Amino acid sequence: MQEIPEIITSIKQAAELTGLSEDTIRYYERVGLLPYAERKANGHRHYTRHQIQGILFILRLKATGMTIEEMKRYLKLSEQGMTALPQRYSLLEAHHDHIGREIAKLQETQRIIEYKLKNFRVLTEDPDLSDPEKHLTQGAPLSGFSTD
Amino acid sequence: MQEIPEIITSIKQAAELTGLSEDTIRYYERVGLLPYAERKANGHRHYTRHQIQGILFILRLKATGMTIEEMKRYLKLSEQGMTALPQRYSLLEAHHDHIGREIAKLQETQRIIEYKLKNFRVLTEDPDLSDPEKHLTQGAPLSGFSTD
DNA sequence: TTACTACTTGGAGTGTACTCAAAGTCAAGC
DNA sequence: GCTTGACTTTGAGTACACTCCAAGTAGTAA
Repeated sequence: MQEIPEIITSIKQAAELTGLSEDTIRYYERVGLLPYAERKANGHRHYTRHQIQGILFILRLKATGMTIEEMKRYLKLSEQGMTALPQRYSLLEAHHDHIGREIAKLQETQRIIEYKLKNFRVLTEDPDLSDPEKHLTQGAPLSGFSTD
Repeated sequence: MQEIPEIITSIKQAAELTGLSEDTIRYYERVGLLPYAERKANGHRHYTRHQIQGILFILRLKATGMTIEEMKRYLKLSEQGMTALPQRYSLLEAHHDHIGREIAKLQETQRIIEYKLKNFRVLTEDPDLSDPEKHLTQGAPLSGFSTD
C-alpha cells in the first residue's frame, strides 16, 4: 500500500490510489455511493486523504459482496452518527455472519476440489485407473456430460 | 439434500432438485453450459440422475465465483477424457488457489468488522466515547463522508 | 368438445455495475 | 493564437446472468 497524501488534486490520482478507474469513481459519485466531491476553481475534483480512505473502506465492503445499495444504506446510517449506532451494529453483524457463511461455502468447495485433485494425482501415478470423477457420478454412464 | 430418482421426467422436477428455476435450466442449455437435454415424444425434457448431479456440480463451481464461460471451458476439457487431464488438473488447481485468496480476503474483512463491532460495544458501555471509526479516519474531519 | 396444465420455442426485457463516447472547458507550453 | 492534455458533463452502450413473455403444442379431465 502506498502512502496517501493529505490532499489529492485530481481524479486520476484518486484512481491510482484506490485502484478504481476514473469512470468508476465518477459513477460512484453519480449513484450516491460517494458524496459529491469538492471541485477546484476549474471544476476538477479534489479529495482529502480521509475521503480516499473512505473509498478504500467501501472497496472492502464491496469485496465482501455488498451491493452498492447496501453500502449506501450503511454509509447513510454512519452519517446519522450515534443515534443510528444500533442499526449500524446489527447491519455490520449481519454482514459479518454473511461473510462467515460465504467462507464456509468456499472452504467446502475447496475440500471438494482437493479431493478431485488427489484423484487426478492417483491417475497420473497409475495411468490405468478410470475416471477421477466417479465418486460424483456414481457409476452412471457419462452420456455426453461430465460432472467434474 | 433429497434423494435423486434415477430418471427425472420434467424440467420442473429438475428445477426442484437443483434449486434452479426452469428458465435458468433452459438458459444454461441455450448457452451451452448444459448439453442439449433429451426430449420425450412430446418434446419435453427429461434427465438422468447423473445429469442432475452434473448440474449440482456446476452449481458448486458457480458458488465459487466461476463464470459460465469458465465452467464451459472446464466441462469441455472433461469431455475430452484422459487426454485433457493435465489441463483439467491445472485449471482446478488455479481455481483452488483463487478460492484460497478469496477466503483470505473475506477473513481479513471479517477481522476488520470484528474490530469495528468491538468498538461499537465499548461505545454502548460508555456512552461518552467518540466515533468508533476513528481508527480508520485517523482523526480527519468527517466532511460529509463517514468511513465505516 | 372444451378447458386446463405443463411444457415447448424464440426473442425481448431486466438489474447490476460499470465503461465509453461526444462535446465542452480550462490552463500550460510553444 | 493554437494545440495539447486533463479534466468536465450527459447520456448511451456493454457484459453478465438471468427472467419474462407470447405463441404454440401435447396430454389429461370433465
